[in-house]
Order: sequence, then structure tokens, then C-alpha cells
Amino acid sequence: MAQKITPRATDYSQWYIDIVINAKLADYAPVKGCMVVRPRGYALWERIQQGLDGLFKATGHVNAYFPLLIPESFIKKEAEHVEGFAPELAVVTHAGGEKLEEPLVIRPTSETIIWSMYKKWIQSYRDLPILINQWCNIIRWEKRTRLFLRTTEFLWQEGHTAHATSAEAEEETLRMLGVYRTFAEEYMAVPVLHGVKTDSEKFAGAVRTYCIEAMMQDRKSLQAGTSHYLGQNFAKAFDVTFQTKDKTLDHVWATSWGASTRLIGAIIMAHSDDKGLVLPPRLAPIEVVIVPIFKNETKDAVVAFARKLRDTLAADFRVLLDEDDQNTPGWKFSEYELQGIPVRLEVGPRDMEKGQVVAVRRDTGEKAFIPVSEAGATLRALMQAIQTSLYQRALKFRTDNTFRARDYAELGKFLDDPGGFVEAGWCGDAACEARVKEETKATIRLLPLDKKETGGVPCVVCGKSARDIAVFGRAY
RNA sequence: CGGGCUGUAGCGCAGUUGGUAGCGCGUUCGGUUCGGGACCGAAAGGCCGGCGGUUCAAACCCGCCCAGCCCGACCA
Repeated sequence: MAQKITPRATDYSQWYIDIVINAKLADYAPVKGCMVVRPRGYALWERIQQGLDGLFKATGHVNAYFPLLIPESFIKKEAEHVEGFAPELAVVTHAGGEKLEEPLVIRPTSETIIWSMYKKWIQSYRDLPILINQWCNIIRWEKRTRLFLRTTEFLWQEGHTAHATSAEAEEETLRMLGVYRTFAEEYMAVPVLHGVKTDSEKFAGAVRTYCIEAMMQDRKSLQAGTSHYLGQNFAKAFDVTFQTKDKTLDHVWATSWGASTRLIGAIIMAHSDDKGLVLPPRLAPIEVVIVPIFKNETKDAVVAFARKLRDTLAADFRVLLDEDDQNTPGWKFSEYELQGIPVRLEVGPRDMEKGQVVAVRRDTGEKAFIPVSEAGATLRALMQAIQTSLYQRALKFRTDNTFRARDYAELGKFLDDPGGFVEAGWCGDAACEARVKEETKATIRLLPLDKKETGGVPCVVCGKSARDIAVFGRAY
């Protein structure tokens, strides 16, 4: 078979690539570091978009669109911002056959162009808050790329909000972090830690960066969403002020938050197995595939039966009926397992006689015979069970691979064997953080938001009293 | 951007001391099949990643470039 998935145990990286390519989620593009999102990958992205967009709208946000091209001078206005992004910028220097007066940066993120506009739109506290999100593509020139996880161009959403007070902006930052957390856990079935980044890991231009982090099956961490409290940094850089209720002038307070097609990588690496993709029902573009099983003489009857079943289910489920008579049922079973469709229904002559169908779960392989009359209700329950089970399994995996290190030697030991998240005391000094990174390749993924008491433990590196319990891990 | 591996039919690979390329799967056509990746027969499919060099002659030797993967440095 041409379609062969390298087992996870043999080569995890190759397994991931094999899934993406063989499940036809994406393919390599002619330009280095770029990928084509194929229809099956894009359908998944559309499900993600719908889910997130619904949550954004429910929290009062609206969508808009800002340009791809940003004057180079804009990027340079916020000192930290330019320093952070300079190495990964793609810049247009020529257009219309002429050299441009001012080079145009292809957006790596849109804070600058958006805040240049907010300056025009905001005069009074009455203009606030502004709660805008945009869905778009961005370009960051990456040295080392991986399908969905890190590509030169990628799709994402970026929310940019403007507020009258610091407290309001802080509240918004945390609200959106909560939205990401809800989405990851309830839609993607991926449990996440939520917390704040250390200064060395925070967004260039932010006061504070919050994030959600998920553990993949190789025990590495994947940052799945970020929410930034920007303070007045961009308002000051773009001179965006407003008149307050008590007639004073103040700079506007800001947030920004984003999640990208990387979420697809998270879903793949959290749930899939050596047979292929495993998708959470809530986000699966197709929830149920019906595979009719027939011989020439039984084909008409079985297909008619299957079509009726499909038409019944179509009202409540995203369902596909595969009537193809060239591939064998066995071939189809493998193919749809590779594609990650949560439930397969097999219907053959024997089932038809008994008025039943065979339901097979993608996640466990478990088979059940269910009466056709109860198919809808049973499927509904099955989807819920799969969704819950995927989450619980991922949560157990994370719990089983989260450790508490008492000293530096233990930190290194846990990171190497078996790997995973390691909680340890941290004094807050960047030097201690840097030493861990240098010597173990692990970073502080976050400082948990639901703060754990340090209990008087020392910093795992220097031994001074710890300010926080930090979560260390190797990351994508 | 450094170190390593790889690049030959759509995919996976073979190709001897340099002599203009082969296997499996897939594809197309015909037929038989069909409850876990079916079988028989026939056929199509190649600028050997690209450019340059050595040679009477290069998939093979040399140089440069490009791409992919892995390991580092940098990042969603």
C-alpha cells in the first residue's frame, strides 16, 4: 500500500507528517515553508472557525478586515514589537514595476495597522470599547517549518480590542483566554493548562501574555492560543488618546488574542493513532460514514436501505454514504479510519434483515449492533461518548506525565524520562529560567493562573525562595 | 542559518566497474469479486530535483543551487 503510516513508536515526527499527507489534510507548496491546505484540512479549519467565531460573537465581538500590507514605519513604532518581529518579516520593496518609496511589510500580526486606524476612530470614552476580530492569513519567515505547526504563511484569527480602563482590558484578556480554553476542551477535546508567560516568552509589545498549553502524545507542549494584555503600549506608539468621563485625556488600553491553523496540529497530535487521524465529533467535518456491504445481486436493496438511513440521519448529523462499488468494504474501513471519521456504520444484507446497523467507533474500534429505529438517538449518545472519552484519555495522559521536581537534578530527570510537564519552584529570575533552557532545552511553558501555593519551596535552580510554581516542558 | 540524511513513473523503492532505466502499489480498459486495504488479463505512464563541469558517453564522477526530513540556534 502506498498509504502507510509510520507508527508513533518508530518515529513520532514522521508519524505526524504521514497523517497530514495521507489523510490529505495538507500538502507541501512550491514555496519553501508554505503549505496547501487541502479540502479535508480546510473543512476542519472551517469547523474550527465556526466554533470560535460563535464564541467571539457571544462575547460581543465583531469581525472586520484590515490590509495585508503594512507600511514599514508602522512596525517600527513600538520598540519591543519591531525588535521581536524584525527577523521574521517579509517585505515588499517593488510594485508596479518600480521601487516603492516606503517598503511594505506583509503582516506578521496586525497590531500596528489596526492601531493606526483606532487613532482615527477613537476620541471619547463613548467610542470605547472597540471589540474587533479578523480572520486572515499572516506571514512570518520561519527558519524551520512543520505542516500546520509552523509554516511561513498561516491562517489565524486575531482579536484587537480597545478599552477605557486598564481593568477592563485585563478582564477582556482573561475572558478571551477563557474562550480559548473552552474551545480547546469542549470542542477539540484537548485539555489545556492556562496561565501567564514569563517575560522572555511574552509577545513582543505586550505587557503580559497569557496562553493555553496542551500536551501532545510525545509529551511535548504545544501553545494553542495566546491572549495579550497590551496596556497602553500601542496606544502610546500610535498616539491614541481619548477623553475620559471626567474630561481628562488618557491613552487607550488594549488587548490582542490569536489562534491559528496550528490548532489542527494540536487535534492531530492529541488524538490520532497509528491507523490515522482521530477527530473529535464536534469538529469532524463528517461525523458518520455509512459503508454499504453488498454483492451484485444484493446491491440495489442494500444501497436503497443505506440511502434511507442516510436521509434519516442527515437532519441531525454530517453524514457521508459511500456507494462506490469498485473498492471493497475492507478498503473503505481503512480509508475512513485514516480520515478520522468518528463513527462508521456498516450495513449489509444480514443487518437489513434484522433491521439493524453495525456502528464502529473510530477511537476505540468498539462495535455495536443498533436497531435502525434507534440509530439517531444511539449515534447522538455515541458522539457524546467519543467526545468525552477523547478528552478524558488526553487528560489522563497529561496527568500521568506531569511531575513535581524538588530539585534541579529531578527536573532534568523528569524532562528526559519520561518527559512531560514538570512543576517546580521558580524565583522569578530570568537567569534561572535561561539556565534551564540552556541545559535542558525546556522552557517555562507558563505560570499557572490558578496559582498553586509555593508552600515555601525553593527555586529549582538557585535555591532562593520561589515566587511561583512554574510548569517546565519541551515545546513545539 | 549551521550539522546530518534524502531526491529515479502518482506513491514506495531498486539500478553492479559510467554505455540513454526497472520492480511493487496505484492509474486506465475488460472481466470476475465484495462483512477488514480482492483477483485475472491488457495498457498507459520518465528531461533520473535544477543548472553547470569531466567524458566518445553521466541516474551513476565533480561543483553550485533548490526542495523535503532529522538534530541544533530562532519563533504561533
